[in-house]
Amino acid sequence: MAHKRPTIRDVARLAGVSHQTVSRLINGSERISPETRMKVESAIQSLGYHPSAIARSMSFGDTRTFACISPNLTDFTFASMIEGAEIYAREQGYFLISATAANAEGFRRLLDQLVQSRRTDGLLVINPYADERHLSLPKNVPVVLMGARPRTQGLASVALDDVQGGYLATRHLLGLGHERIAIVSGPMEEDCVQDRTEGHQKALAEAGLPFDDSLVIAGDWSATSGGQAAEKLLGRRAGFSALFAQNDRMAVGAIDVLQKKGRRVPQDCSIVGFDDMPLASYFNPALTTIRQDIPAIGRSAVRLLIDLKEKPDSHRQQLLFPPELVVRESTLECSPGKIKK
Amino acid sequence: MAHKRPTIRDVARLAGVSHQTVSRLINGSERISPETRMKVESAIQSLGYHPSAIARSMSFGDTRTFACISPNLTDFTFASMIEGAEIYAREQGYFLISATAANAEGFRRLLDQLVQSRRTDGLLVINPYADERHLSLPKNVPVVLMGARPRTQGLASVALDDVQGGYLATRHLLGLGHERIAIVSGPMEEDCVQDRTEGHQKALAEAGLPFDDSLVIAGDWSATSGGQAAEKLLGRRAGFSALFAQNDRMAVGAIDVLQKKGRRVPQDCSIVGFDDMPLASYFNPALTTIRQDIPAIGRSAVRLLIDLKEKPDSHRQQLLFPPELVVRESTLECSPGKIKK
DNA sequence: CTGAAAGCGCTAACAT
DNA sequence: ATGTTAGCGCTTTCAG
Repeated sequence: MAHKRPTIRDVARLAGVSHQTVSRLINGSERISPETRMKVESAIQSLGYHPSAIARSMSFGDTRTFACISPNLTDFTFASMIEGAEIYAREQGYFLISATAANAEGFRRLLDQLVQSRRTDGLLVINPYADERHLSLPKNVPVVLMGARPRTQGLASVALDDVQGGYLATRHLLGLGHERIAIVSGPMEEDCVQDRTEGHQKALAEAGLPFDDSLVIAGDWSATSGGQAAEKLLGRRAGFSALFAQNDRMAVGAIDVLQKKGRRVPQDCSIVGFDDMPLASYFNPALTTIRQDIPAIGRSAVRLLIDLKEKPDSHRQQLLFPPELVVRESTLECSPGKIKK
Repeated sequence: MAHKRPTIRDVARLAGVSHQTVSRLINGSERISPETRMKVESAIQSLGYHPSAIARSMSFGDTRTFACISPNLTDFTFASMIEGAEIYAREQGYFLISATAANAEGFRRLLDQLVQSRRTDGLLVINPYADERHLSLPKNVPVVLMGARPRTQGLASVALDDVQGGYLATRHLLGLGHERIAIVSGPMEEDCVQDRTEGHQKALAEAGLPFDDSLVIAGDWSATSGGQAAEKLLGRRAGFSALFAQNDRMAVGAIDVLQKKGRRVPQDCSIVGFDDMPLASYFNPALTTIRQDIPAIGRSAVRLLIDLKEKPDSHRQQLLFPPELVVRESTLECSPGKIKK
């Protein structure tokens, strides 16, 4: 029943040519006579022959597959980046093996299994943490970081301009007359959090306003943590008329708590999110946020990776994409005197 | 600079043994003397040797990689299923190549490149469409469908019990006293849409209520389409006090339009969604919905796939997971006389 | 317990 | 334009 798969030699035998001729045909050589071509093609058809990808990899010495390691696949930002990467990669003739690594240990094991074993030709990393994982990245294989600007030099990367994103968010709030602006940040260890906060500070400084530590609380990106942060902020009675949440989920969580505590959004407190996630406009109020072209980051990362694979010694570029402010309903002009404690 | 990667023979030479001994060690054979083991292991260390995955595939005849084809990676349901599949697969020693196919043509090409080429040992398909793609599925390779119950027999699958899901949604509404229940369905061609609708009808029938065609409108799963459907429904003046949207996004879109048209939710119209997507509880009102354990579907699908790979002739199981009703704020008892046209 | 030879399916280099 | 030979890095016989 389950016959062995036909090989190039079976085809050759049936067509009455050498296996080499079949190989040439498969690889699109021009130097084949029309009649031979016909014979071979019909032999391929009748045998249902398909070239073995592993055997070709074996000969060519590459796999035309890239690995992509990320913390998870469900976070919309990650999923979107990976989707962009995958589609572009395939257009360029590459497949993507995506895997999740919850911690540094899992990350290292993946590196071994996927990269050192030469199962893949290159590596895409979505790794927001500026931790030791950077150090364990393989040096002998092309690597591109996605979604965060590495602090390390000599590492190719594609990311959003987070500094600019934070800057845009805060400047928008400033423009509306807000002066006491709270921040719900992501985990401080993450590169992009530092950048977004830096952008915020930059806007503040430009406006001649002080940066108040007591107005910033770190969340973990989840809506729940956004709510908790809002609660703490309220508890501190530091007084703020606006809040910049470093992602939309936390913004939504914060809005929820604020409203439950009797603050109207945006009348009593303006909110800016980050990401422009799906359905951001369906929340109540519709979210003002910072939009990023996430699939473009993925595409661009694969482009860089292919370039690096083909020219291993080329310069490690660090690309930054521009963010964009999307104004909806969660921000409003600051009404003086409205800053509740 | 870029030295050639060391092979098993380099290790053997350095350790002063045959390459065969090295192979045995790698593959965890017991029959190796402790001292030989030491020598080889230190040779591996000092050379930085890593076995070549492709060469092993070449010899073993399998790749320990599965393919996963889905319409996209960003839909939360898909992403979550794939994540569940990926994590479990890796626990079992398999990798996942995930790829998106927008249409039947792309699907077929992927099949060739990923499956027929033996780049992968098996195939996971998230394909909601009961179209010709089913027919083009390879027969000589293990395949498991995820997320939809195929109409075809002899095809392994893991899915939510959509009939039961639709039944639960409608019975909940019925229990609240609603008798005129509108439906915003997904595209009618999709298997799960037919099932969810069937469950709805079943609940109606049980309650002795008629099924009214004019109360059902198909969307395309997007929030926008949910809004449009609500608008049409309103336009028909068919009168309904409750609405069952076959996914949460459409529910959110419908709520938005309903509210803009002056209908209060849930006071004037109760809404049940489907999926329990992230943040479903943060909408206004918090969504009553049908929850499914999506990662479990992914895990289970991989389990089936591995079984099928190891025992190709085993029975093609079709697994169904039970849905669960999550009651939040978007549903309320029907106030008699409130059914506006 | 270890080694030598053959082969997985293909391509590259060199014939013819 | 087509055939022959060797080899990619590993595992699986089968000998010793």
